[in-house]
Amino acid sequence: MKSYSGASTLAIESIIRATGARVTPSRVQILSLLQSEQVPLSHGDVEGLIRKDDLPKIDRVTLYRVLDWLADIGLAHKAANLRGVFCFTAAKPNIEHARHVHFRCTSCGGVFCLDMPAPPSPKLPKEFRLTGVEMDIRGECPDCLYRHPRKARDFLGLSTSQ
Amino acid sequence: MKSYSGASTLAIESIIRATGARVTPSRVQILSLLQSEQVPLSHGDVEGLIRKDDLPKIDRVTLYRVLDWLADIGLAHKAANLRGVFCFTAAKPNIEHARHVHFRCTSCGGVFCLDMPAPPSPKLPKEFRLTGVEMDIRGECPDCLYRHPRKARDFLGLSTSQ
DNA sequence: GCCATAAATGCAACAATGTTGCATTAGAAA
DNA sequence: TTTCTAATGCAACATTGTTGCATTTATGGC
Repeated sequence: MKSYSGASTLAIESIIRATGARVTPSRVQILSLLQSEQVPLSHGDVEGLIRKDDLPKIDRVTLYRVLDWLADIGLAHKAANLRGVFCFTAAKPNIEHARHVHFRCTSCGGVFCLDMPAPPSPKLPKEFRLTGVEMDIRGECPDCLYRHPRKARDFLGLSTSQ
Repeated sequence: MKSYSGASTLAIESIIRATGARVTPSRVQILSLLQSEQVPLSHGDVEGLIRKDDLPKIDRVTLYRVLDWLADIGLAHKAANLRGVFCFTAAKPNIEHARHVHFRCTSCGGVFCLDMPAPPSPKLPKEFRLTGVEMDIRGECPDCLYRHPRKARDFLGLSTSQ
């Protein structure tokens, strides 16, 4: 059974306890896992890691519920990847985490966090309330790049951006 | 039966013909619809509009295939919204279209196109190939704003950004 | 430590979205 | 018109996510 490099189990437990909710094995397990990984994980990714690392099994529904709960209370971020599947990332207690730049591969759907600051927020019109700014760069990652042919988007002078 | 304000049917047909593919009623219908709307449409949205406007029915699978085909050849953009559902927007023949800013409501999942230019592309590390830059602003739209309470994200000094 | 209670879980069934295989239809080139 | 095959329609399936409800368990009070 793998042990995770991030915060200790005790630290994880106290984070959960601080939310006022009950400290359960599922929540500790899942939050530890999210914190120990650096990339956004889908429900399937988490299931896979639990199986691979021989951790105590967690019911499919519980997994969904814990992930959504983490996102609800702000301990994780939830966002759909380019395939339309929700992925979760452990929130870090500093503001900067939410303000970096993502590279999203349009072929494999992979997300890479680039260590560059996000641009400043522009002024919002009307009555919109801003909670975050995210910059996504689209393209192909090295893995996909070398095996995919270019698409013929030039018959009408269309944009090559997606 | 509603007639659409955008390009004429003849113009739509010639666009499709120019791709080398066959001009079929489904393709004309769907591309007209995408071009006449200003917001990204999901599969369900398109189905709903077809029903509402009493247009000739199109099979569910054909609709998926035509939408994906439009995205594949570059006549439409495909992107998952905050609910993880794919939405399609007609591509416009000028580059600027792909470079504006989106506001995504974290409550209702709605997408609003803000008429402000996207920031310049940062330099990419390694062997990534860039095809587009997108700036997403997260928050709540006016509709959702007045009816949702604030979330308590402050028990640990966490970021309020999503 | 034990009990009571409500929160959290597990299970089954369902819902929404998207995909595949294959027989049939129809666009368009000759 | 005829022919060829791209495109369609249908059925069945796959994946991702949700709901209802009975059971289990974390936790506060004794």
